[in-house]
Amino acid sequence: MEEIPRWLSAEEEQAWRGFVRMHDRLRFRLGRELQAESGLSFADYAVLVELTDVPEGRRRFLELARAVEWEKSRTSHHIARMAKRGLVVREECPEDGRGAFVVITPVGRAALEAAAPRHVAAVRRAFIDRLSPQEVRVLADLSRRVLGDLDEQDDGCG
Amino acid sequence: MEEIPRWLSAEEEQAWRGFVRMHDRLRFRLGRELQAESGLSFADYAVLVELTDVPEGRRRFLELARAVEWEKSRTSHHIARMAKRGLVVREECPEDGRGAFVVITPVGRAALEAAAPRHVAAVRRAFIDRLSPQEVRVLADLSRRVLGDLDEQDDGCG
DNA sequence: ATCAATTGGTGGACAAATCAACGAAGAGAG
DNA sequence: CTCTCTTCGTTGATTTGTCCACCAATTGAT
Repeated sequence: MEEIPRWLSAEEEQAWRGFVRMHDRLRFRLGRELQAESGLSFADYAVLVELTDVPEGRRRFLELARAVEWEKSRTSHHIARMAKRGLVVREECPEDGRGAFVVITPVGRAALEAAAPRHVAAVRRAFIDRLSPQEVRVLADLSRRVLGDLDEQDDGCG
Repeated sequence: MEEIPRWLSAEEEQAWRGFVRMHDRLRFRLGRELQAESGLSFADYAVLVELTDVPEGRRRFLELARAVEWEKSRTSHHIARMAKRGLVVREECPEDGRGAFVVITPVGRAALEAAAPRHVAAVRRAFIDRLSPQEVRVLADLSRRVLGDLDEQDDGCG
């Protein structure tokens, strides 16, 4: 029972607020570039990546939702919008009558392939190439660990 | 003129995607806790912090917008909502007829003071205390540098 | 003094995210 | 078989964010 709050030290505060702020800025800038150059949002890009990562570009709905870590409702709305634009299609699932697949279309695949090189270059320019190899390693390690801990806590409380 | 895209190495990719994913997870979890315990959103919290950081809790509108790094339109809408809840008030600016101040109210101050200790504790629990001192240092440094570079680039292109 | 150009801020229309309620199909118990 | 419980996914209402046009005050030029 700790009554007294342990505030953050100056460096801890810089780490936390800097982290959040850096994220917001990068997301803003990279999202804007992506949109301008390829007509895809960050969210579209994430979905297409998850679909191309998998055989035939086809995935069950909730599996996809877990992959991008969105709530099912958000996923449903977003997939509906992407389907309207022809980037993906829904397909029924024979062995489970309530289920659905999401499948990437040739248009979707082409959009992703067109977007990817410039997007990756932008990620390098704004972020990765600004980091030393050691910093990259530290960040990779630390994010893996923190995410793992969050998973555990969620399991414990679910 | 580099024609061939330089893809990310496995570790670079883990650093980038882990970074984004870690941010989203932390934001989700901490935002939810904050909301549940204090009735404040992440955005509310950020505004209140910027206001308490300054004498009399009073700031010019666009100055506040720059501080939280939001577009003026978003700021305007958000402040309007916060004003409706009594967390802040607008005040006219005597020496510039179009200007406005945003001022934190006692209610807003109380809300922030109530929220802060638990929020900071949550930030520690989920993030800061999971990091070694060295990792904190690396993250603080790197975010400062990346943000600085982004500022420069924005200036250059503005 | 007047007239453009800039700055500070608002407001509405639209897009996207969250929340909560729902329906339809499967799974398990009796 | 039928009844309940869970899972899969959709839908509509509400909140939040973005885009863009706009007004009013200020500045600067002549």
